[in-house]
Amino acid sequence: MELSERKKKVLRSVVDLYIRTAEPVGSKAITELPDMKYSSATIRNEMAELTAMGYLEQPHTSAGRIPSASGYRLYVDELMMDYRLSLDETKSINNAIEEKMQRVDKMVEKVARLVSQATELPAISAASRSRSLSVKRYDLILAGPGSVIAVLMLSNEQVVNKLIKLPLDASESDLKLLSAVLNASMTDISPEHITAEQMDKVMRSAGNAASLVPVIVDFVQETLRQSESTNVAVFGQSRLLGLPEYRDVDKAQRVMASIDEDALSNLPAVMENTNGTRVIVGPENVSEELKDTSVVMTKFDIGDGMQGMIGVVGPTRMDYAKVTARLSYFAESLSKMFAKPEQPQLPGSIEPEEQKE
Amino acid sequence: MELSERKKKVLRSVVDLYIRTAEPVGSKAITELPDMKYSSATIRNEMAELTAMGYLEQPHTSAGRIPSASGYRLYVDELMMDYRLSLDETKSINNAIEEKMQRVDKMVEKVARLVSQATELPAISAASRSRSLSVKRYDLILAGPGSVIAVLMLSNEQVVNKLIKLPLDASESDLKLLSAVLNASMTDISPEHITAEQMDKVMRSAGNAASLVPVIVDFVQETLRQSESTNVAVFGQSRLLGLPEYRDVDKAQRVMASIDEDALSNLPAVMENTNGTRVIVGPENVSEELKDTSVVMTKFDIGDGMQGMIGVVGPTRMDYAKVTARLSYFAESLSKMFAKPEQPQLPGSIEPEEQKE
DNA sequence: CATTAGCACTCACTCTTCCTGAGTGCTAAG
DNA sequence: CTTAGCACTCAGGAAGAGTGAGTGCTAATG
Repeated sequence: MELSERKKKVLRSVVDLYIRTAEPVGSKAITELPDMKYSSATIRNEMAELTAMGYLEQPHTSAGRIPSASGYRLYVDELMMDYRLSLDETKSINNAIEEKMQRVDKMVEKVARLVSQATELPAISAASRSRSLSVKRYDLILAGPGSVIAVLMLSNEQVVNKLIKLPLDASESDLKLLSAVLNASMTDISPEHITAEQMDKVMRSAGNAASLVPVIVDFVQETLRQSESTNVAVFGQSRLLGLPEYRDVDKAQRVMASIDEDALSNLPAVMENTNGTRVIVGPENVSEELKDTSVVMTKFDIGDGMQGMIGVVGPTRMDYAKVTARLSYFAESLSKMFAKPEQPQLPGSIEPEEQKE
Repeated sequence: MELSERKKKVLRSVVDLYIRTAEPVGSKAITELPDMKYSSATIRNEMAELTAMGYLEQPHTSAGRIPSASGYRLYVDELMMDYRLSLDETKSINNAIEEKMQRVDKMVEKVARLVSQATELPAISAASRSRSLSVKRYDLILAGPGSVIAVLMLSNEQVVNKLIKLPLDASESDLKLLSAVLNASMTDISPEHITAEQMDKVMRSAGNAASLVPVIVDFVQETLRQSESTNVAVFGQSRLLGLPEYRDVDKAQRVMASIDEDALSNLPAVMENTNGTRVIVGPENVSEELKDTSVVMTKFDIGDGMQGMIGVVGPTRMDYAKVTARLSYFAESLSKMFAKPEQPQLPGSIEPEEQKE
């Protein structure tokens, strides 16, 4: 059933007020809103109907109303006013990103921190690879007696390396041979598919440097597995405690513990099926502990098949408009930053000016 | 003034009981302890004196006593019974470490998590380099047209790399020349001391690949700066909320925020001047927010001039004996793990069995 | 017929008061 | 020096009363 305009307006007002005050909203409070030309009695009637329809709830008979889960849902989906980020806000987000993102590997933590600061809520940030990787190119460097540096370029242009120390006496040319063999037969396959025979073959062709092969294969598998695994960081949990709904320490603890344990492992999975910014209102959460806690999250591209996620955890009564706006802006800015051409690994360290000469 | 044996015993009992119960300890409770052959009146007299001496405090006239800061200090320094880790405990710590430490770069986070689990308190973990680094060796790999991989071996045997993409047409031999020049003139110096003249000289000798030089120098500086910076992780903050002293949400929030912000930047500094396991009792903390929160921390060696720190934050009434014991054991095990020969970078991935052939 | 004023009713919260009991300090006896 | 005994203190819980924000319903109004 479609709601009348007036009901929508009342519902929106209730949610807005409740978000601000964290107190049940009475009919009088609504009347006092600018742009509300009805008496408290009328509002009471409307509120009674909205309650019957399941959009509002009454903590007890003589209290005001608070939004129910479906009330929030409706609010988020249809009623919420667009929150326009002020210039200041966009600026400070951009500055923060510019300033702090020198290195990608610490990105996750830093983003968590920044998002938490921007939303004044605990933030979760994660990065993971979505498509599978393979090795594109092998190089071996003789770094000293018994010391070899293996350098792998992955299919996403990321480069990783490992120092291998073995009691072996391989020469430069041995290594050249081995890397040629590796490049010929071990590229572009996913590491699980490396068979014993293949390894045998490579080892036979490798001559003096054969003992390196298992170490390298190990390293490859480890690396690919690692970069497929998701990296998660949480920051700003203490902000929860500033909110009235978490004065109940037990609740706060459950939620925080849940963020620590649960979210770290589950959220990335949820992320898979998500696109754009998504709001999970209280009881829509799978996890029992989060039933009265909402989550807003959004994805962004890191480039090279990697995806990032930022999310915020807060009370069902959170300022969805503001939070989603800031989060989306964050995600957008990050995506843009990573899309900057020619900076596959260490954005910020190759500047155009340096290409002089 | 030296305390009588009996006073020491009473003080120890008060601290022990208070640690267990979080309630002010009355004379009767002490009498009921095994091995306590005095009446409550005697104990009361002793407690009155200990209070006068400043080792105990009375929250109000008709309550039992709680240890004062100097009481804790004395306890930690002299009275505390050695806590013997059970075999189970050492085992589970070792298992945890074995299992989870495949990669050093994620070590900090994982350690924080493990320590938090082992102590049931929020844990902080940090790693930083204590002595300064330089580059020991440069290698340049031609990875395609306009694509060069720079591989640096640092003085601590760590290897880092960077993919550089520039519109340049350098040949293998150009790169060989450049790396020779770099190895000849840019090794073993700290990166701040690279002068403009030096760079000029290198660039002049570098021929076609000259445009790479500034990028590489930049990368070097960035890398060395980065690995000097400290990496910190916090885990398990929610555990604080389980403790009765943090039922006061405001206090909990202040402490947690302080851990987030403050500790992250300050603790590494404190670490510098520390050796072994150190206990900071409540008011000894510099930070105002932590005045009634204790910190136990200890350092360990990661090898190659790197140092790690693990610390635990908890109420002044924490089980110092147990916590210090577990923390020390952790630190010891980690030190040992990193001291394993021949595994400078990725412990766990080179196993002796792989050295067959 | 939608809106509003008015009124009786409900009920969470706060404040006050009272009571209980754990714990104390002191004194006097062992 | 140690201990039994006693009067005293005081935090914390329980019970009760008062307050006021908010409700639903009814009847009057434009």
